[in-house]
Amino acid sequence: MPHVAKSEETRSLIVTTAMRLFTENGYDRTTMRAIAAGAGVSVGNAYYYFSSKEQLIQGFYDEIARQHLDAARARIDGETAFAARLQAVLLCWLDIAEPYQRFGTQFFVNAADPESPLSPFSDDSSAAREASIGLMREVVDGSDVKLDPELRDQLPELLWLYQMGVVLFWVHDRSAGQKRSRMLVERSVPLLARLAALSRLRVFRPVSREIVDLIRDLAKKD
Amino acid sequence: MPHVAKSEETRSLIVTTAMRLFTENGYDRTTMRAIAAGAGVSVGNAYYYFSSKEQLIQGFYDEIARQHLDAARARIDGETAFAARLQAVLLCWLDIAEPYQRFGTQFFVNAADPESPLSPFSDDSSAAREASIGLMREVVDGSDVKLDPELRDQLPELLWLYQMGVVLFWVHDRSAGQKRSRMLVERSVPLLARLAALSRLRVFRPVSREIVDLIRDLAKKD
DNA sequence: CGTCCCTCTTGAACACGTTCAAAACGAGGA
DNA sequence: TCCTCGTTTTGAACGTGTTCAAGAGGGACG
Repeated sequence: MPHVAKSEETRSLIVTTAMRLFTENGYDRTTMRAIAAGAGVSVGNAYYYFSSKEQLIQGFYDEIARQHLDAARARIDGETAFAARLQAVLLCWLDIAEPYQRFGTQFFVNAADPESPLSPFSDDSSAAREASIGLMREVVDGSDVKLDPELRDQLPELLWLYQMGVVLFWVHDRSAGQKRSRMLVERSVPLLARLAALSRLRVFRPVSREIVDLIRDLAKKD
Repeated sequence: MPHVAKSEETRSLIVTTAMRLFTENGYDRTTMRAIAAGAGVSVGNAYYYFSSKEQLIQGFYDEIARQHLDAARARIDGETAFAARLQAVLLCWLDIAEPYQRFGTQFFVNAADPESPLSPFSDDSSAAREASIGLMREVVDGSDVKLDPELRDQLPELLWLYQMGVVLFWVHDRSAGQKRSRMLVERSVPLLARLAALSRLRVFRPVSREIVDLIRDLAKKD
């Protein structure tokens, strides 16, 4: 098993250089030639490790997700209120992602392509997606919220979708410090929590049931 | 005022050729050189009329929107049930957009870029956006639905956002004839209608109010 | 040492979107 | 007819992401 260490070193040197240049100059203005030159390798070598420029940010995406998972777990530890837990998780994401919004935008645009392996719905992203949904499950299960059991099963996936919506808003958010995204979270989370509570009311039951069924059917063969 | 007719002719020849090639081979696999050759002009000439390849689809986008407006108005004429009107408008969009889903995907990916003039939130798209929101206003006003007056004001904009969500789903929908998108519409529209009806209940009032306020605040300076 | 083989590396070459200086065109006047 | 000037058209050239045939490096085995 030769050169494994060396190989890993080259790979990480390339991705590190790429991330530095992306944050410095933006995604579009950073060329593959500049990345290769900065890392002291040839263009072809970069392509030996990463199948495309887009692919270079996959590792970065994973890094953000990993950081978020850790930080979010620490933040919700001990907290039992559902709304507080959910809000902490989302604000935590905004904190961590803030430095990268400039080129993150370009990244998330690429991710919007259904054919791209970077799409949050793609097979290649399933590991990261499962981890995020798992975090939402922790948010629900670690809280004292009372829910229709059917809804409880689907809720983590729904919350993940909600998070994707927040990210979509964030991508378009040009306010200082992403104030608007924070406002969206701070005010929509309590709303969601109240809706979840209301869902246990008699009048609301059939609607709640249908939502759960619809989501389940849409998720089939996906 | 010389050559105006000739100029317009060249312009439309280019866009027509582009649309034909896009639908035949997809957006990515259609080169600017092929478009120019197909239209019998030089590459530079295409760029004289359209500032970029992306820009070529703006006209196409407008065309779909115009078709949808006309067809949707015809379909909701005489119908007074809110859910039926809304559903008709959305299914109508799916019908009209169906032939273009293959390259439409690429288009909507470009549109997801907040910097792009093709973004549905951009200034360049404001005319089309206003028209779409106006259609949703017709959906509401022409129906016999009873609503909190505050909600009634915001509802068209909310419904437009909902439509954008449906489009986002449609872009990722790989089922035959976009069956899944149709299912989403057919089952989520009645849900929305029931929620709107429920919103008049006492318990629901404060939640409904807060949603309206949140949307209004988020829309500020946008 | 020589030979094979697999991993890693190279950089020229390709295809594409885009730009631009120059040319062609055509109407209106001298 | 010839000149002028704005509009339209050209195609070579540039910078980009990506590919690929060729080579370098180094361990395993005879």
